[in-house]
Amino acid sequence: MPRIDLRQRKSPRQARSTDTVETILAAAARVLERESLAGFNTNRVAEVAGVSVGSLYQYFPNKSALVAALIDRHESALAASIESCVATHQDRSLREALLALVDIGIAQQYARPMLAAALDHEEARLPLGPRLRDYEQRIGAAVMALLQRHAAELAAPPQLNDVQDIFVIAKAMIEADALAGRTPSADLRDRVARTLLGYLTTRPGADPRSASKGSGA
Amino acid sequence: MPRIDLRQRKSPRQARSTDTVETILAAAARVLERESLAGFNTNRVAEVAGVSVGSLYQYFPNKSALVAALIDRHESALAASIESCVATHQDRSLREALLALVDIGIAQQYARPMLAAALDHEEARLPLGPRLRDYEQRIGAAVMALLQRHAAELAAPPQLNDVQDIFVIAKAMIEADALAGRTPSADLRDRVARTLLGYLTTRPGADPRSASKGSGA
DNA sequence: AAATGATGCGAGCAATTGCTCACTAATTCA
DNA sequence: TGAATTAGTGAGCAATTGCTCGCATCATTT
Repeated sequence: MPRIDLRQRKSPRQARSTDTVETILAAAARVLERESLAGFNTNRVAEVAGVSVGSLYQYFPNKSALVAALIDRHESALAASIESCVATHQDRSLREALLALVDIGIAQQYARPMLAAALDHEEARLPLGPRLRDYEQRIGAAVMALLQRHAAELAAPPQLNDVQDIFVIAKAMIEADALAGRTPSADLRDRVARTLLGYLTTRPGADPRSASKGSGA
Repeated sequence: MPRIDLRQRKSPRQARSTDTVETILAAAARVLERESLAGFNTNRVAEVAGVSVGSLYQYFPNKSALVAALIDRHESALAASIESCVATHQDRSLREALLALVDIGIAQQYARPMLAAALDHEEARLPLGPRLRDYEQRIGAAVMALLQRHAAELAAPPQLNDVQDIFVIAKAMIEADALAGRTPSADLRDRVARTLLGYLTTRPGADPRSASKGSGA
């Protein structure tokens, strides 16, 4: 398995080659979401794209690079969305901002659930370059800024840990719903936001509120 | 890809064949956790097990059946642990019971993180039989019973939805930590438990608590 | 128009992988 | 003991897959 180099092999100079690259990436996404990783191979991608394998290998040094390119686009779009969202909701409440962030995640996952899940999984397995680190860092910074603006409402000063947890929790809940049923359940965003708020505003270590009316143990 | 039948091909009658099956499964687990899914093939499993491929195919009709068997064991053990835990903690507080459940998850994930993650992923992709549904149902029932015992402390009557969410949240948080660093971070269990409690005890739709003592925004 | 380079092609090689089958070895039964 | 059953073997087939390479076609520049 000589899969190491994830860089693009060469940049398209003419218009038609740009189209080719685009077509290939689109086909790669389709194959990945339809056949999952098992059926994802370069021959098939080329066939679906209506392009020869040779053309594919002119722009991508190997199969992994193809997936890496998809991940790069996906993550880049996500980072941009999140940054924009945090900026837009500067004056809104924490809850409103969180809801908006959750909506972004929902949109990304529900648009192409299988694709998103597949990319997600590959992201963990691939030796992703510094580009991805950069996206993650941008996302982390944006969310951190949001938390710091609302530090007063938080149970503890925001940590890097918190940002990661928030991300993991939201992603998992959304992905579970998206993969389970097609119809976006109406209360998903509320459930996620409620969980995140609970996480952020509950004091660590102690019972958050020991039953206002029910009998105490 | 003729992979459909996940049943065992034949049951071992003599003692030595039981050993063989055991050896094969152990090898399968090792290969799966070391080489991930990419390097997981029957020839390699047989080689690692010190057994010929032919022997392997006497007990497992195809590659998927091997993975299915591993998942079955994993899930069976988990269901048993959870049922036992819920029964043991009948008289404890909700928080204590949740912490105990989280500990079970941590133990399972941290024991062999890569293996657990790989099985997790395959579980979603494989056409798992009714056995798995049964385990899931047992787990769901146990957790539901726990929630109902503490219904008074909950923000809303426990739903099936809640059980699934709890599961997803805990699994994602633990898996993220387990895959990130080897050392089990000391506060993982508290973070997870806090999140779950927040989820369960926060009223849907409204701000959970707008800063009790700290200066208001 | 000719030259130069960019783009596209696809047969097919080398390697891998899932799995079979004809066979031998061990165990149990009569 | 010898037959019958169970267990184990491994060469190798058929299919797949990642990828290369020699060549044709198109675009741009001179």
